[in-house]
Amino acid sequence: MVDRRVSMADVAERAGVSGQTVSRVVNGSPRVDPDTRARVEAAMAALGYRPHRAARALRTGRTQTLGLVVSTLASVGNSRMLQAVADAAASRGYALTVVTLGPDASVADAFERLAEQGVDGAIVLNEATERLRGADVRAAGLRLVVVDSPRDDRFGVVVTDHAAGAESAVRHLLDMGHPTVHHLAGPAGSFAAAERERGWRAALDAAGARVPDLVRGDWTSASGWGAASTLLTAGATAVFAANDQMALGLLRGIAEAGRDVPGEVSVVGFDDVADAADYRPPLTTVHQDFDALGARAVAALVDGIEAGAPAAFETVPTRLVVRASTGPSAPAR
Amino acid sequence: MVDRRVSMADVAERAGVSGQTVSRVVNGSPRVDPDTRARVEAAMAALGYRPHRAARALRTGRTQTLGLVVSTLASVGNSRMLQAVADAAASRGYALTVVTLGPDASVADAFERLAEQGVDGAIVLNEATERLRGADVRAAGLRLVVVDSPRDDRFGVVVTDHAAGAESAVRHLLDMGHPTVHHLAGPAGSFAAAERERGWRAALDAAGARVPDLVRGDWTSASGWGAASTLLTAGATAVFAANDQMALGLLRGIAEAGRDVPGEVSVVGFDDVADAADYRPPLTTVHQDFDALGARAVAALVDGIEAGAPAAFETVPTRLVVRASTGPSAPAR
DNA sequence: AGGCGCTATGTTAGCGTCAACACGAATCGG
DNA sequence: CCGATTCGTGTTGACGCTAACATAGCGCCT
Repeated sequence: MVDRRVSMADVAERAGVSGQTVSRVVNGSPRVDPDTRARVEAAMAALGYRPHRAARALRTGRTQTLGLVVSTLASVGNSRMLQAVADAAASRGYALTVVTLGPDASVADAFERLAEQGVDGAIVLNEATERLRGADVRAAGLRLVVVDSPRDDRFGVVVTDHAAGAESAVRHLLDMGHPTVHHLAGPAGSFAAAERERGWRAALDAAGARVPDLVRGDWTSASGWGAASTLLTAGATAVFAANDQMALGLLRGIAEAGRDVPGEVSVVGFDDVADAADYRPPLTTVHQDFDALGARAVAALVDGIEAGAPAAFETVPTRLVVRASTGPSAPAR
Repeated sequence: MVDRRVSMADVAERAGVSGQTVSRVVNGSPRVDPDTRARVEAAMAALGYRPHRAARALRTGRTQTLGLVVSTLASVGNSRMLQAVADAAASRGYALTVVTLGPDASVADAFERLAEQGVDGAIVLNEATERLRGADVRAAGLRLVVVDSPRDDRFGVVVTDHAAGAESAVRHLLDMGHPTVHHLAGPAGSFAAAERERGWRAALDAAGARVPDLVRGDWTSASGWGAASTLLTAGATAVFAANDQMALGLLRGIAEAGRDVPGEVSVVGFDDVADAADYRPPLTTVHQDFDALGARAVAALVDGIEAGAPAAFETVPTRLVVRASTGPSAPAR
């Protein structure tokens, strides 16, 4: 702030009304004479008046600010979510404060920071939810919506339908004649990883296919690359990777082993990040609608705040995007 | 907030002191008796007291909140920056509010939102700076640090040394015997793109190499893929791509044209995103230190806010990471 | 005509915090 | 041993805003 900021009193004086009337105009109260309203609005424009959120927050106890707790933004999915949440919050008139969790920082800590800042509610993203304890939630007294977490009536939950997405991926592979589908799973403890794994198993069971041992990665492309040799020696002809980045590493590992994709091995990813269409070969993957997910999470939170709506549970569907990394099962060579 | 929040007065009563003394303890004033301080701290702990930032902001005019203006989080670089900035801000005791700019939204608009929210200062990321007008800055009366923008004394500027990074990439290629190096540039209007292009030209000139026509992309892998055929028909044996994502697309395009990397064509990227090591082949690229960049930006901003430090200009160096996408120039075939 | 209800506006008070000042007690220099 | 300084603490008021209540003017019913 460079100079003295313009307050309601300044506007009131210029418009020849009381501060309270200015307040009513600002907040869109219907009980204001159109003429008066016009006069006040003119005064606001002339003076460049901006309401002072801190003062309003002090008086009303509401900050019109949402918090977002996220473990890391290194994963492309999380960044996309953040953007979706930021946009949705802005369009609802809320500011967004971001808190990242170091690998060691506790969720309780993040809640403390948010509670102190006085956010009206918070959204917690996937990996962070795994470190969430009921006690933390209660302690902070925050209204919460968590994304990609098991259903829990203490707070709103919005999830992508990971299992259905995984099933569609595995079925696609099975339909192409592969005897079974191997799985490059996400880290233990991740809800999204567990759900995708569940979908994989379900699709295999439904088709009566053998369920091979799975290999576990940590979402990074490096871990995908590291898993390639294990998968290949296990004789995999089709692999469902739990995210695109691991699929990318896997693609490299398979190529380095001299095998062709999709000629000898088919690969499917999950997320449909922007780059996936330019992997080599372009990746068949399960498209996740991050924008819808973010919008739903914000909507659930804001409805809870403004209308006291009860904690909701919502599911966002996925869609299989077939590109060039999958093909019919090759005859044994 | 579930129940009545604990205020300073509550703590004061329990500790048997005045509110002002509690305030002094909270703010670390030296004029407090150690015994009293201990008593107050015990009371705060017992009551679970948290200062109310809105009230403090109202009184002091400072919110301990920083704003971040970013055009999009779709690019991996921006996400990394956001994380770096969030962490740096948190460690300095500031909250971070994120505002994204739609492709059409004006920067002035974002500033309005931030000014209303009362942030103490704001950081503006790269692409967003290109839409920044002096008038906007003045109008908002915000203290500003911009990242990756031309030097400007009206606000702090922190930049990666794009030109030097680009030069090191081009020199690496030239040293391997390539007669010249083609450039897959970023979009016109981007400061980072312009600087990388400048470095590319400078390295070519210094070596007396011919400066071929450049091809322009838009940072996406899709645009990199689209540029492949043009580059190949121009006879390129070495290409410096302005970022990793475009390099990824280019790699696919080259492979689809039946050419080998690095056997026939060498490719260098810029950014060193996490996935680059698992591109096929692993990408030689210019490493950008996003964490340092974010930390410097926050430091410059906070120093300005707290100590009235003048607008600084800082440069963060890069480092060439040689992997497998570059090799000696092949004899004409 | 009196009174009722409605509308448009004003008045009062206080949200939690901290700057400025006030004040008594301890400490110190001469 | 007294005035001046320092130290630890308390009192007061205001930051900008809005909830709650108060008031004045109007039309309309009985």
